[in-house]
Amino acid sequence: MSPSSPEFFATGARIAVLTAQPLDRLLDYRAPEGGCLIGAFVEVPLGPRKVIGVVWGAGGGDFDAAKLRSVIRVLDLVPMQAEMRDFLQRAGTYTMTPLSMMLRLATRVPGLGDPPSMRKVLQRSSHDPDRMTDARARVLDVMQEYEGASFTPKELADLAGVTPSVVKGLVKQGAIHEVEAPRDQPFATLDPQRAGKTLSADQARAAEALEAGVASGAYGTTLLKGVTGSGKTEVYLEAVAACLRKGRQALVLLPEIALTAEFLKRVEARFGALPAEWHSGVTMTERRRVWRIVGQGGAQLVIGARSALFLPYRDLGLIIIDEEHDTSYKQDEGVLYNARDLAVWRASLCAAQVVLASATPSLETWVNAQNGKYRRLDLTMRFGSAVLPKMQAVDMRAEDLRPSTWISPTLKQAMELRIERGEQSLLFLNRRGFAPVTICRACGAQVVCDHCDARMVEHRFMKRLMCHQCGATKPIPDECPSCKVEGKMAPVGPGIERLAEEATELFPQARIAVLSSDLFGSARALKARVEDIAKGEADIVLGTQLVAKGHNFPLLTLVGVIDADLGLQGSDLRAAERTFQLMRQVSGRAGRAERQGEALLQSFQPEHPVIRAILSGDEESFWKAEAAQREAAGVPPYGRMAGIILSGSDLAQVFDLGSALARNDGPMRAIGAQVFGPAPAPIARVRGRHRVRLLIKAGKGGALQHAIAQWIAPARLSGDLRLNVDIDPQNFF
DNA sequence: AGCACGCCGACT
DNA sequence: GTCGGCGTGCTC
Repeated sequence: MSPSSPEFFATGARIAVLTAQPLDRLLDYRAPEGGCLIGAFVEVPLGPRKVIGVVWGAGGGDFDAAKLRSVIRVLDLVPMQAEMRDFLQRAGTYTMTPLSMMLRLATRVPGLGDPPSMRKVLQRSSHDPDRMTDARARVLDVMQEYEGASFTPKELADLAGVTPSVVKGLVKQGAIHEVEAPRDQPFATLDPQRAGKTLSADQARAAEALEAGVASGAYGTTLLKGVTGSGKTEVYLEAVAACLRKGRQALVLLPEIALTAEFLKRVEARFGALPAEWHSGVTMTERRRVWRIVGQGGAQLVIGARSALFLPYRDLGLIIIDEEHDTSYKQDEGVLYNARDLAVWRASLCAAQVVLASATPSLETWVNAQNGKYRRLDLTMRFGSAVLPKMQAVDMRAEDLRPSTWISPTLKQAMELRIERGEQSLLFLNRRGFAPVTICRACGAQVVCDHCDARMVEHRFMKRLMCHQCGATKPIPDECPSCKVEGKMAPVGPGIERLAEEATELFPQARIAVLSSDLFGSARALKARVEDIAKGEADIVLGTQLVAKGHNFPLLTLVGVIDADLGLQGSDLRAAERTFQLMRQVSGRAGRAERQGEALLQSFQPEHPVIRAILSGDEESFWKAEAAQREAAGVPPYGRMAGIILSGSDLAQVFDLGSALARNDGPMRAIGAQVFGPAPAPIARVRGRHRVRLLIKAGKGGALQHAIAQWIAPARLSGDLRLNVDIDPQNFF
């Protein structure tokens, strides 16, 4: 970069600096002695402190020039590229997150301000030692053999099979000298020329299409659809190989850290070396190394969790999102972003390709593929055909069910059979805790909210029905609002814990395991439990959506979906999708276990088109039915949604703020959006703070973010009240 | 985020 | 009298 370039600011020039402080605006400084580049990481004075920031551009000018302070120093880091600044800006605007918070996401690494850490390494000099011994010769041989490599004394001694004192002696003699070298070593070179696994015709065709995309050097997104066992990984590793051959960097995002170890092995087998790894389990020193080396373009491939999207790639050419439908790509604390969606943006800014891999894509992705926004590649089953479970609806209107029980005689019978055979049953219910629904046993009608179509949930302590979408309540009706029959209204659709009580009653001898996210303190505890269950240490497994996350239970041959109707009325717009995904995952397992599984879907409306589509086993018809449903309801991807999460230690205060916002919803009405709430948020209490949510439903187009910004601007956040905007929320229950 | 300033309660 | 509680506000 020449000093006369518009991206260079000469000494004393007025520049705008973005810091990671929650300031919500840029601060002006004077460029340091020697000037600085746009994007440079700098240390600046802020009040009594020194903080790190990024040179964002020329200074704004409305701040008193006499009060300007100077940049303290330019950090020894590769400047942030224009593409990355652009990405942070857009992602921040979209998610309504202050830019400073976005910068924090992009600089979450220890020792940013430290000078590059050095270590002593040994190099061969032209001198020979005065006296040559066997040990000394071995050391020098090793150095010759690995010419160009640098060693620490211990590494060299170990390699030569001598004690460190021999090395020390050579240093003293001047045959080897010590030099300072950066501690952060580049990653081993991955070899994209190595032959991959032999691909089936189907895989080869898909791999070729992906490789062509990467070779084009342009942006593009592809849905790579294939069931477990169809070899998606081999296919997209070919795209990675093509990207590496082009000399660009590649990123593979995985939904869970637990999956990385296995994946690293596959990468090593394919490319002959290990890639860089980035997730919460990586040590501080390694994070530092990865961040710096990635920034220098010295890591060809990164395997990571969603936050790996914010690493400072020099030249990112390919992003793979494995299991793209997985809900863990949506961050649900702090900056609320969806890594899958942001990946597509980032790729479009740096002319990279995106591969969304899944056996059961999200409806959003399916629609995007359908309307041609994404390309779609389908992989068929490689070994035999997928064995779908025998799927059947259990018509709950015809079942003889005692009041307050949810396991139908049909399902119970199927479970008894599994216990006799020593096999496992899984009961799936996507509701935590106690959360019944009120329904008419005569006609199957459900009590829905007068304002928003969502089913009303019985709250025992209030003895009223409450809408989880808008917070409205009403008494439990005695007569059915639909068929007017009296005394038939009953609560059904229990929470997972209540279901456990019932299962214990029905099968007192059975070993029952409950897998619900709020029953496990850590991911590790959960994983251990899952492994125990896989080994057969349970007869009946009860789970929320947690169990749909691809755990493999070989002994599992029966899945009972307790309430397949969940979500068909709008309480959770993705519930049908999740039920469908669960069915597909069970089918994959049944195929692997060489036993056909059985799935029973308990439903009060088995004739519903979405239920029928699930039962038909025909994916395309399911998606069409579900898409039609969403379009009719005007919800994503045919409409837009946003949540306003209010939190604070005083529940009444939090609710008051929510009510005030709801009353003054003029800016939202102006764009034709509806505001529901306030109602308890999906996670109603976090670390002693109460959380309340307003839901916004808007049409496509229209400046949603702008309207929200205008709407919430007057809100006075006194005390410990906080307001967070959640664009495209994922959780609705 | 920090760190100041500032205005009211229980201590040397 | 003052030490210190954390509410409010500023940082180029």
